[in-house]
Amino acid sequence: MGIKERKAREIDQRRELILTVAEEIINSEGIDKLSVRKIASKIEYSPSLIYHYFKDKDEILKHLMEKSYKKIVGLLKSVQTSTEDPKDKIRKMTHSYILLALQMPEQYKSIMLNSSADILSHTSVLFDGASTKRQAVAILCQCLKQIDKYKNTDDKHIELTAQIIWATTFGLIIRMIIENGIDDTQKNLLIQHHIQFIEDGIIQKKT
Amino acid sequence: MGIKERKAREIDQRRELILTVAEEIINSEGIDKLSVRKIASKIEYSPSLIYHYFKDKDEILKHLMEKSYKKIVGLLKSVQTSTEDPKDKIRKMTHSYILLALQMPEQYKSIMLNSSADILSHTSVLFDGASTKRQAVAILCQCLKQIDKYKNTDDKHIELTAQIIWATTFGLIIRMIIENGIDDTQKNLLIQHHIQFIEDGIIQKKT
Amino acid sequence: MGIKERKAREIDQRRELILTVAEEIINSEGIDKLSVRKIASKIEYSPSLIYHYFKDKDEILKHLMEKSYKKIVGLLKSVQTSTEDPKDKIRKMTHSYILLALQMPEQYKSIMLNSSADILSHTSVLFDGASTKRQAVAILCQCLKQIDKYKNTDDKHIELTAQIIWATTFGLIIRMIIENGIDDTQKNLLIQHHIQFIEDGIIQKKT
Amino acid sequence: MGIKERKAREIDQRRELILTVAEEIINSEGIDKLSVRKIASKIEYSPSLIYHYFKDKDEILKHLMEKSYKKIVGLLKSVQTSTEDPKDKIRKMTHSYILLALQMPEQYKSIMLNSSADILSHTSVLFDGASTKRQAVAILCQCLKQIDKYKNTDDKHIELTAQIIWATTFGLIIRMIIENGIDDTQKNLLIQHHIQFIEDGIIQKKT
DNA sequence: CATGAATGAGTTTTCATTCAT
DNA sequence: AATGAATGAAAACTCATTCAT
Repeated sequence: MGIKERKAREIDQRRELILTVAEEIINSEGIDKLSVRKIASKIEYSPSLIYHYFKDKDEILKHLMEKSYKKIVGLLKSVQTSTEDPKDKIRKMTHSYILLALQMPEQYKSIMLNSSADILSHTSVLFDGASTKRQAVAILCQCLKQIDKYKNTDDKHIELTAQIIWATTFGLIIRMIIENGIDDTQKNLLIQHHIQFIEDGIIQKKT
Repeated sequence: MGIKERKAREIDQRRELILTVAEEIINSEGIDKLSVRKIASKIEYSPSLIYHYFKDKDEILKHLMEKSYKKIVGLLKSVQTSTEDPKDKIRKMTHSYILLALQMPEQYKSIMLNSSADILSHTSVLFDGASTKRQAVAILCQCLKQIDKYKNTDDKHIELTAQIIWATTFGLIIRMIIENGIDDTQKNLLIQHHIQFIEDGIIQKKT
Repeated sequence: MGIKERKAREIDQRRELILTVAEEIINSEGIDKLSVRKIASKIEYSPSLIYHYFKDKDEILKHLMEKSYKKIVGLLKSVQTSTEDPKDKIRKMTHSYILLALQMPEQYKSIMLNSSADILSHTSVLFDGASTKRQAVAILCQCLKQIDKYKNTDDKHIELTAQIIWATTFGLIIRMIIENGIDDTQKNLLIQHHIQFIEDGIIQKKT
Repeated sequence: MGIKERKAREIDQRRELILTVAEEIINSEGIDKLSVRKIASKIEYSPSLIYHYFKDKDEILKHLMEKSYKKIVGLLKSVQTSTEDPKDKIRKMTHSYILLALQMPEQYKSIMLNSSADILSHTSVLFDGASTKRQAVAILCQCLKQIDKYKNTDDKHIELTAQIIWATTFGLIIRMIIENGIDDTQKNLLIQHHIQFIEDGIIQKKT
């Protein structure tokens, strides 16, 4: 049975290769310049071969998105348990999240700026009720609830706060990606400042 | 010489018409559905005529971006003089800016998410020194400076604050555009909340 | 205005040329071997040019079918008024119809063997009620009704008779086309025989 | 040698399986949707395996046609011996033949409308001399000869009559297949009518 | 025996662009 | 000034076929 396994692995490797190459193209030319031909010519095979491994271009895109999506969602999970103090938690999570996102800029962009219904069903966070349907917002809400000032705040308000934190952090990340070439010290200053801003917003909150 | 002038004016009008139509297409179908043919058919001329007025599609795009950019920057100017209180000014400017941006979603996206050097030379705001080179940041800085708490804050700090305000506002706008279908009340709540957040961040600020 | 007209004529000529070439291909290779590329290469132009004159392949096909259809329907009309005696009329019409059909074999085939709903909506004759909806059947029915033996025959019966005359004549034509290479004397014998057969069938009829 | 024989039988079984599956595809999707891939996926083997059993697609087609041809000719044989009265025989044979043909519409069409020389060498019936070379015509001629009225008719005349019977029956079948959706009562009426027509033609015959 | 890998030719279609008129 | 003709390159995809294993 070793043969079958090896074959299976080889197939997976091929698929992986195709996805990797596709990612590279997206990273260098943008997602709408991705074409089956380009993938093929980059791996130096004929375009038709691609169809051995993927049903069609959409399937490639789907895998690509899934892969990226998992990576991005994974970001949050990887930092969430480090500390107890809720404010600290938000601070640290946000910080880590930004840094990780910046390490996979094109993927972050292609997922988070994607407006296909499919992707949005995972990535949208601004709708009423996101605190129960989106992990990221949920986690933020949990933290906020543990902060004294929010004890008596109603859930909707907390949700909105979480949404704003998320959306604004997203904004900073996207701009840092797009305005590429910002040096690291400036980046760090911006990140520090943004986190400080969030903190101030949170502490201040009364209602 | 009157004839020459008239001709020149007519040419300008044509160019303007082409750009306007292109804008319409972008706003209704997105920038990557823009094609020379579509423009031509919309002005009811042949595609080839377009090439009398623009060297190629890229040139159209370039002009388009410039135009949109001016429009977007114009947004800020159009609201800036309504009030005296600096905090109020920031609040109102931000509010108006968001509303105006939401009225031209595709254009806003195509400019503000564009990463060509050409466009970025107008739209980047996160670099060190943006307060002197970018109107938007400059205006924000001016306002911040007038706020008591910022009297003794150094310029770099103020610039960073302005940059964060800008980038986060940008984030909220982009998400509201991308996650399309958010209803107006939810949009308004988010906007209110965001503005409140900025205010809290500003007031809180102690150096 | 002479220029416009000339241009218009030239366009029509081009369209006509494309259609003619398409017909040739169909005639020599069959309808499902027809491709835009083939048309293009036969007129020695690039495939894209075809799209100047026709929206897509379907439009070409549609024109082709329409053209042939009109020709075929025209066949009947061109013979229908030669004589008064109804039996004679059927005899002569059938004869002429067969001869004319044999002069445009591939077109006859592509229309009469076409099973697209669009075409069938013109060419189907076997349904209940065809005598009011299809000219060919209608004419045959009219003739039959004038024959003494059919005076007291109900309409449905007459319709069926007409349908059989039509369907069997169709069968003979198609086979003569498909079994190509039958010499003219044999063809004539077959046609004579078929017509005789119809006549015998009609005369015999009692019920 | 037992092994060799078994092998040979197995090979034949495979070939048979492939042909059967191909037939199924033709009957459900039409002959020009038949593809090697489809056959392969239906027998759950890889496309390449097909090439162990057949040189290429054309060979499959050739075998297929032959098989179908035999089936169609078989149709006639299967009914020919049921009765003694020649008129009755023609009536019954024609009836059964039509019904059987309608049960394999796509196959019938692909054989009987096929104009490749190869197929035609089996299916053509209109040539002078068909009564000795084509079973179907031969059988019809035999029957006709047994009918009193044809006792003194020369062979050529009888052949022509048989050819017309065959060709017109073919016409009715093809039209019933092509104009699909004709309901069963209408179909039966048409068939009855056609058979009656033949009978009338035959009885009438004097010469 | 059986298969996956690989290809090349073909399919329709869209588009930016050039050029002669 | 304006246009139709014309093209070449690119897009996604399908299919029959070959070959090494």
